[in-house]
Amino acid sequence: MAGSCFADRLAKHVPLSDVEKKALARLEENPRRVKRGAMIQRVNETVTELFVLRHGRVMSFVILPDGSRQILRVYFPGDFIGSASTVYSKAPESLVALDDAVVCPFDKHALRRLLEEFPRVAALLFLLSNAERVAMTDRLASLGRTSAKARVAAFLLDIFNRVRLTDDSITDSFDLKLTQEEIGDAIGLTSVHVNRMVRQMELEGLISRANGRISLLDIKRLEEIGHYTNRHKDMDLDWLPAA
Amino acid sequence: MAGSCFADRLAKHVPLSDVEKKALARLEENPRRVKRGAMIQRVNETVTELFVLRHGRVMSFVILPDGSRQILRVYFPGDFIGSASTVYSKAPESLVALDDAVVCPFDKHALRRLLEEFPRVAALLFLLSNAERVAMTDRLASLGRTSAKARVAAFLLDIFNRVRLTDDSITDSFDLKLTQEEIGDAIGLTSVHVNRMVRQMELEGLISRANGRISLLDIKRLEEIGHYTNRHKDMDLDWLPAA
DNA sequence: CGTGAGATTGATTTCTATCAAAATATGTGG
DNA sequence: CCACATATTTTGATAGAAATCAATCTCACG
Repeated sequence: MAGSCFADRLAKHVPLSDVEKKALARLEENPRRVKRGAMIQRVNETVTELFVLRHGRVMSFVILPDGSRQILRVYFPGDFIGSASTVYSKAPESLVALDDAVVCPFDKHALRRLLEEFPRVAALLFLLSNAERVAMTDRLASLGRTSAKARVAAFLLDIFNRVRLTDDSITDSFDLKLTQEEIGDAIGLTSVHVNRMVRQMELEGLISRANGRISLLDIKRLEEIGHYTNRHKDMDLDWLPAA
Repeated sequence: MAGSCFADRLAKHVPLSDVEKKALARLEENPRRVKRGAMIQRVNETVTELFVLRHGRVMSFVILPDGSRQILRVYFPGDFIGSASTVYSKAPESLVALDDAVVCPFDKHALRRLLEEFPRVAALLFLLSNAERVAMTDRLASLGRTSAKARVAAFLLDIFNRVRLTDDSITDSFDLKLTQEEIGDAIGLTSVHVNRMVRQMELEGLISRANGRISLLDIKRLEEIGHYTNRHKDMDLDWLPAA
C-alpha cells in the first residue's frame, strides 16, 4: 500500500538536507491508525493539532445549516492536513478518513519549533500552502463557471493525477474511494446527477468502470471537457534558499 | 483614501520587531500607480514578481475557454497578491485594478532573502497563506452548495468585512466598486440574476443602495441567508515564535 | 446632447434538483 | 457461507432555479 512521508514529498520539489529531513520526520513520530469513516477532526472543535497523512485518504468538508455537505479537499499520503489550525483555534472544517488510514498528529508548538529552527522549511511550507491555494482557485472556477459534466471530468482528472503523485504504478486506472454522493458533494451536484454524467461519459467511451476502479480512456478529451490544467507539472520551487 | 502597508497589516496579528518591520517595508520600495482597469498581471505570462497592494482594489480572475470569467478574489490595501508566482513561473491568474491603485512589486528573490533572514516572517506568511486558503474554502462551499441569494449575501458581507479591516470609518455602508456583472463572475451567476437577487434583497429591506454605495441594513439576517461566518474575528496567531 | 456602459425587466429555455422506485452491491451476524 | 440489512447505483418523471435572449431604461461623461 502506498505510504509517503512528508519529507519525501517535499524533497520531490527541493533538495533537503539530512538535518531538515530528520526534523520533518519528527513530526511523524506518533502515527495513529484511523478506520475508514472515522472522524479525525470535527468542525468547531478546539484544535491545536495538525497532521501529516501517511497512508490512505482523508477528506475535509463542512456541513451547511440546511444539512448539505461541501467536500473541500481530498488528501493523499504525504499531504499536510488540518493546516487551518495554524490560524484558527476552532476547526473550520471536519476531517474524515475515506480509507483505513494512518495520520501523524503533532502539536502546533512542534510546528513552531520547526519553523524557528528551519527557516527554509518554513519557506517551503509557505510555498506549498500557496500551491494549495491555487488548487483551490481551480476548483472555484470549476464550480462557478462550468457544467456538471465538466466538473466531473475535472474532478476525476484531479484525483487521478494526485493519486499518481504517490503511486507510480498507476497509469490510467485508479480507485476513487468515493461514492457518487461524495463526488457530488465535492463538486456541487446531487448524486443523481453525478450518476447521469458518469453514465454518459461511460457511454461516450471517455471512462470505464469495474468494481470501484475507474479508467480514464481518453485523457486528452477529458481535459478539454473539464477545462483541466495539471498544475503539478510546472511547479517551480528552485529559487528557494539553498540547503 | 485608505492605504495600508504590509507590515501594519501583519502587525495587527502579531507584534513585529522594528527590524522585521523595516525588512517588510523594503518590499514596498517601488510603489507603482495603476489606473482603474489596468492589467497588472496576465494569465500564462512569465512572472517573477509579487506585489503588496498599498492603495485601491485589485481582483484576480481566470477566463475559461468558452469566454466566461471566474473572479477568484478581490484584494484590499495591505494584501499580499500574486503569491502564485512563488510556486509557478507562469501566472495561473490575471490581476486587474478595480480602482486607481498603488501596487508595490518586488522580485521573488527579494522574498527569498526576506524568508532567509527572517524566519518569523516566513512563518507568518505561511499562516496568512493558510488563512487565505480557509477563505477560499468558504467561497467553495458558497458556490457549491448555496442558492443565488445566499451567495450574493455572503459576498456582500465578505467585501464589507474586508473593507472594514482597512477602513475603520465604515460602519454599515461601503463602496463595492464592482459591477453586477463582476459580482456574478465572482459568485458564479449571470449579471441578470445578480440584479434580480440584489433587487429582491432591496425590496425586503436587507440592503439599500445609493450612487454606488451599498448599505447593509440587516446584517444578522444577511449572515443567516448567506451562511456567513466572519473568519477575521477569531484568528489566533499568538503561538508563533516571539519576536 | 449623444454615446455607451451598466442596470432593470420580461419571456423563454435549459440545466440540475427533487422525488420516487428499482436494481445492485456490500457488508454483517449468525 | 448464507441470508438479511444497508448502502450505493441506476433510471424515470417532474419541478425549480438560474441562464439566455431581448428590450428598455438610466446615468455618467466626453
